[in-house]
Amino acid sequence: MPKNKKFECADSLKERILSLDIAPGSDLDEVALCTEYGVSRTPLREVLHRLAGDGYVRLEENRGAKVASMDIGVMRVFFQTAPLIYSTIARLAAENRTSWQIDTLRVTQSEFSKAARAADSQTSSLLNHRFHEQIGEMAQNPYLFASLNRMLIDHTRLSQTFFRPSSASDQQRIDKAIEQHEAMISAIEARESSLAIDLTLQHWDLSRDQMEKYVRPDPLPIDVISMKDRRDAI
Amino acid sequence: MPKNKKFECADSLKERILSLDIAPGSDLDEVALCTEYGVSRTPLREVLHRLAGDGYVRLEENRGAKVASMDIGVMRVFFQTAPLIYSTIARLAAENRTSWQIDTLRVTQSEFSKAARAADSQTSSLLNHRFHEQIGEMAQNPYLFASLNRMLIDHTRLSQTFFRPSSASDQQRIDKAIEQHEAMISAIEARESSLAIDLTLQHWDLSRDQMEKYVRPDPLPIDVISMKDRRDAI
DNA sequence: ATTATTTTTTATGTATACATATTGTATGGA
DNA sequence: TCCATACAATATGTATACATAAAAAATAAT
Repeated sequence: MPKNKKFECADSLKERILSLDIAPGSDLDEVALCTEYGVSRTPLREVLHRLAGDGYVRLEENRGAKVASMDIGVMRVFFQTAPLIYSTIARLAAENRTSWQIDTLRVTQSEFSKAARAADSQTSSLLNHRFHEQIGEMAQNPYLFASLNRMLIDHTRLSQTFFRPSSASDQQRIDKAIEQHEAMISAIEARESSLAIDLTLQHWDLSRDQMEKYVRPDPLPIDVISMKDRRDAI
Repeated sequence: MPKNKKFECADSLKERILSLDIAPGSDLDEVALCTEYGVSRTPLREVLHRLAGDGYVRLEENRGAKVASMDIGVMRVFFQTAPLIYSTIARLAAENRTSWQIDTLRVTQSEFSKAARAADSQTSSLLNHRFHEQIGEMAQNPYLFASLNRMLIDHTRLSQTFFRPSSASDQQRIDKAIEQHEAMISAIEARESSLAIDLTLQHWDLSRDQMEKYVRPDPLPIDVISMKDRRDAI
């Protein structure tokens, strides 16, 4: 039981990075994290080295660990690469999934839809992450799984706004995502590769549109006339 | 200078894993490695955790680090996935390479061809690894780069026999690989994506044929008659 | 006032000692 | 002989102390 402190620490750090609780590029203070998680620096540093290998953080010589950044250059590559990885993973998942994995995925989806409908954006986002990670496991392909996991790190961080509905259309979008997940499960279970790919790409389109709005939001209103009116009114 | 002991250790371990000097699946004794590299267990364990994240080793709770295995199930996936990753990387490399990276690649290729012609199989293999890793860096795609690196771990281990010529045709094969590398550099430099992809796939075919021979070698001769003769002769 | 240099502080890197878990061996019983 | 249990040996996991490098602060010099 006390062994799990280390894994707990690693999992917590991952979650905090994925949910932008710790900002991209920010420093990780070893002693602060140690006191927080109740472990000494030795195991904590081992966790950080592991997370570095997994792409969550970057280690710099003599200046500690920093959360993986999300610069604009990588973003471009992200949008370019995601369809390839996601669709390939979807196809392989449909081909290789076991029935036990389908059950596990359904459990995750159930928790996900509950959190998403309750507008619990943090939980929704992490469960969405787990959902796609589990599809990745179904693909049984360690090479592409490595790509997928790195994509999901950035995807989950970029889609933080996705599950935070601020309008009726936002809620509609979330409901659509839930439905797409259900359809994906069915397609994978039925081993219908091409359907799974189609659904995956539709799911990606939905997510991408929302992310693009986040990255490039509507410009602030420049309503010169009304501003003038307002000034005159004062 | 003394700082580098840790990196030296990490690099050495990677090389020994890639060259099958440490067998897939075998245990890594921490104290043995510590005395060998002249570091204490703390930094060594940090290295092992990093290598675990990079896919070189697998860590098991309370039973240390083991070199990543190469079971038959993964092999199938390896042959299935390699063309996709390699060709995609080649295309992106042709699109995104800098002239400085071309120069670096030429240096590697020069060292590689020298070692390969000298039948220095260990060095050839590692320089071949670096050659393809550098093409991966040119692609400027961290997501696919993660896949590529994991592919290269297994590819380098599987192609150990490639650079160990035991016949004239073997030497011919090595010469062909060297020529293909040169052609790939030219194609990438000229930003000719489709040519780079073609050459990459040809290079893959050459390598694959050799690997398949290694994985599934010619069966041992069952020469019943001669064995009978021999027994009669005694 | 500003810059350069020294001192102080803080944080990271490493070694060692101790705690805990696993593995191997030996002893006792059936 | 076989199996189970207990004990010893070995290896892994963690905490702490010390060493070293970066960052910050203070002092000196122009």
